Amino acid sequence: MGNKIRNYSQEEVEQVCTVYRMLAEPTRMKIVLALLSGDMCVYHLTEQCGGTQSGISHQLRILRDNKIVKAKRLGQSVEYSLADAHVRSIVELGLEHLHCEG
Amino acid sequence: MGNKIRNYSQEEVEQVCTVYRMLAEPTRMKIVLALLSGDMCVYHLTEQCGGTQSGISHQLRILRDNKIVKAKRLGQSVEYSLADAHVRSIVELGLEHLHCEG
DNA sequence: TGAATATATGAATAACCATTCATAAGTAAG
DNA sequence: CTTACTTATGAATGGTTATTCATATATTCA
Repeated sequence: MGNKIRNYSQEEVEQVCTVYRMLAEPTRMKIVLALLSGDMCVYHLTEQCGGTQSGISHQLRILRDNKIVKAKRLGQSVEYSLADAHVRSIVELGLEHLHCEG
Repeated sequence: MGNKIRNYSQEEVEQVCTVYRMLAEPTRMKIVLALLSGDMCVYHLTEQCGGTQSGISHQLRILRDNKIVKAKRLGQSVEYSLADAHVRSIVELGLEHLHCEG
């Protein structure tokens, strides 16, 4: 009946935490939520999310380093998109959690 | 074709972030992972997760305050459990994300 | 080349927070 | 009541990090 205890290595735990940490800050979450609707360049992300261009850019770098978003240069601008379907499902599940409570 | 942009209020964004922030720290994640296998008292959680009893207890309080876990006193000990099915699915999805990469 | 636009980055600061230590509080048994 | 056991908490501290400012880099166009 009772589930067996599965032991996760310190590394596994930290990897999972990293994904969640990326989504745990409002600025980064806003960026990811915006990208949920479609790819977007930094300029429009800044408009959509508020805050300074520098701040958005710093957070985009962190999201990129952690494989949450991808970047692609298009002329003067750089278009960002969600890295993969996992990120999308994780965020969408978080949003569902929200809807069930409020 | 393109999805419409859905605007989330500052409050909604922070609510979603809060759930993820709870799972973004290794100690709390270990606690939640342990509870995924079944309810457990503080003493056993401390054994299972490592660290000090005080540290575990502090984090349990934060998890309780944010409705991630529930507490129930049983004699001298207090048994903790995951608050609801949403938490369970969110963590499980994070674990899937892990398995697809490593 | 020079100007305009878009993005990235380094440094500094301030706020947040996990952890530890010491101790209190709750419960059970003798 | 006293002891043992379990859990909770307050204060202090050290580490992490988001944000801002100033500036650099990259691209396009005239």
